[in-house]
Amino acid sequence: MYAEVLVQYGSKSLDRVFTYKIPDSLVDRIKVGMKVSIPFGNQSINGFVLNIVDTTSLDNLKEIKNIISENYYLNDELMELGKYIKSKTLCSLITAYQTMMPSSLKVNKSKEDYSKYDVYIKLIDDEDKINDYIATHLRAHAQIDIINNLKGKTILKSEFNTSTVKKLIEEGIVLEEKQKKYRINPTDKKHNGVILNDEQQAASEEIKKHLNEYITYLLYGVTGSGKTEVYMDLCDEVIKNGKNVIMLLPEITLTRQMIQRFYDRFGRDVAIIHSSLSDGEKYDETLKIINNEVHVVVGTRSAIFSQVKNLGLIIIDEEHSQTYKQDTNPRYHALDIAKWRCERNKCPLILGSATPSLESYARAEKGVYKLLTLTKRNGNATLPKISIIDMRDEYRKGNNIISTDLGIKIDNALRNKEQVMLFINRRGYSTVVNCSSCGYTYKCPHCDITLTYHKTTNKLQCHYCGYTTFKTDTCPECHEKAIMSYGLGTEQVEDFIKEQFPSARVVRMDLDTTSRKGSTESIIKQIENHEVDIIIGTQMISKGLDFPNVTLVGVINADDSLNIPDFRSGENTFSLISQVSGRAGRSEKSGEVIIQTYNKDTDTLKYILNNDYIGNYRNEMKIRKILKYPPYYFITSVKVKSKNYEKLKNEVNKIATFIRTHIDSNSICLGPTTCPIFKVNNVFRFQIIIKYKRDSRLENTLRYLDEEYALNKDISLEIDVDPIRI
DNA sequence: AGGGCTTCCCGA
DNA sequence: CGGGAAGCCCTC
Repeated sequence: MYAEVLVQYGSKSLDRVFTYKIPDSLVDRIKVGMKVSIPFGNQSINGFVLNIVDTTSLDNLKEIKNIISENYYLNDELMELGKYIKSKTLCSLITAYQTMMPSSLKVNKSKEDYSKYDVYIKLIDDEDKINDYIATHLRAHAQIDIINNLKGKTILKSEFNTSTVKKLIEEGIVLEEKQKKYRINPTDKKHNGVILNDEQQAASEEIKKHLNEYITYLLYGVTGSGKTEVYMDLCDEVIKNGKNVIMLLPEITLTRQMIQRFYDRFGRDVAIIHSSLSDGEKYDETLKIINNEVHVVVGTRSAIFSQVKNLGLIIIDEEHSQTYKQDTNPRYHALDIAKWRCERNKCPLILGSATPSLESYARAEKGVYKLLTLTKRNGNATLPKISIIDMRDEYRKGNNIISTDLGIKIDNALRNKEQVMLFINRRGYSTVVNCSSCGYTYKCPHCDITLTYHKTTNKLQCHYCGYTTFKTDTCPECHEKAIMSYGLGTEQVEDFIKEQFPSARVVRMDLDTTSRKGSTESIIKQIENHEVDIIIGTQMISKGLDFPNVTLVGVINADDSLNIPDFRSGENTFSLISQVSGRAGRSEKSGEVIIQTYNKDTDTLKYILNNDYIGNYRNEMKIRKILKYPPYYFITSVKVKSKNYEKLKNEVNKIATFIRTHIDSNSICLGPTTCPIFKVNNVFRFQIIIKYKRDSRLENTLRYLDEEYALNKDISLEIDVDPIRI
């Protein structure tokens, strides 16, 4: 018997199998999907069994040394899925499989067991020996105490004095017993669910009728309409049918409330998977899943690869969220993976959102997805009142951070003991620092971007490569004392608010205040307990959070998001502001949203003002059709990168020409153009965009180029099929 | 990916 | 002539 093995390295040049002889001792145990230790060249590395075959034409084969983990290996479904990921994203096969495995169990890791154990102690099963021991050690009171304590019981070792226990173990009177212990223990199940309203009931019933079919549902429900109740009702039904559920959320730290709701409803039946778990925690949760100890997996993007048996339903909440697309290799989209798995398992896929992606809504309109709608907010809550403020007028009045109106509203909310959220999608104090005398602007020496001033650390920082430098009082060029800063960030808003509302308790929530483990949690608790009155944050405050006492939301500068040079900026702004708005007035108290902008007449803002998702959808679709963007056309982006500008310029033209001559005639190849940020970390970047409806040659062309440049040290290619931004 | 073998260049 | 860097090739 022979095994065809992929080696642990993800390099393109090793993207093929190597055949090894399976020694007799392993023949009965080895399985496809297992990690093995193999000799390779003159070293010993790990490999991954792709196939097991009876014969081979090769001779002089080496033997597999041993199996690394017999309890954890990929099943048939995931083995097949890996091949799909490779074909879709052009990554190497081993990279696809590595992506599916939790970090502690990846192919290049050799440790087998990450379990945590509690050590218990108990008396030996020999009463005479124990009595003898007591009789001969009458003065050892501490030891005798322990012996008496342990009679008929097994107790945690750590509850006793270490050295006394050690002595008893050495004497053979006490035995140790290891017990596996999970690092995450959900709270107990509290209830069996709530009664659904008519709309929720109708949506749920519709899906329940087709639980054994592959149908994609788009559950389009306004914020606060109770999509989660529908999800949980369906989970319940699927579990009753003996099947399991995967539910994806955009970011888990911010959806703690959601996870608690699942714990309350399903208790120990839930496993969670996300990147901020420790390796040990991920290991434990993975084991719960593969051992079939849970029926529901709740997690972020990577949870889509959970090895659940009997998959009966996948739910993707906030389906429009860009976090479902991985922005490093392999650039997969969790939605594609979900479709693949649901089709294979003949089960439904639910996409939930208050602002579906254009692609999804268009598919629902075409009948590719089945549309289900929730229009009512839960309980008595109503949608917030939205108004737009023209900051050009305010600027003339001398207000460039908070308009008069927003200031008054904040003041009112504070008086009423209500909470306020202020949204500003840039961290730091100011985004541009320059000299008003000579025009010198602080830029990153490694990237084509201005440095952001951070007042807390008094440093200038590049948000792309992390470069930092101290801010000087005088201009480094002309030495005038004329350094000015522009562009609002969260820190400056925080400063301003603290000055204007000195009695208010203010918290800032952005990457800088939440990067320490646990800090996000603690901020959320402060908000929940109403220990803060005003929350200032970046888009991380826009998602999923549910604070009933927030009645006012201010969008400080809507233009930040609108002005991003990407064809999706209108769509993204709409969903971003809708999401933030959805934070206001989630309970009996009505909510209000104030949007400040310098571009009052933008279409997107008009639709936001009227809460008109469909209007915005139609408007965007018109533009997409004219400009041949998704969902009318697919796009693939090819980024070409190099530290050597001359070589790059030359090569990128050759690549574009090659693509043009090797794709179907009705496909469109644009570029090369420089990327919006031309240089990052001293690497120059060009981009080629391919637009197509269906192209029989494109995949092979890209694969060829990818392999051609895999060995090139100067030039690197980054191919992104269906990029999330260009 | 990473190690070994070959080649090539430069100082002495 | 020798050492060390750079390039190339191979791994079942």
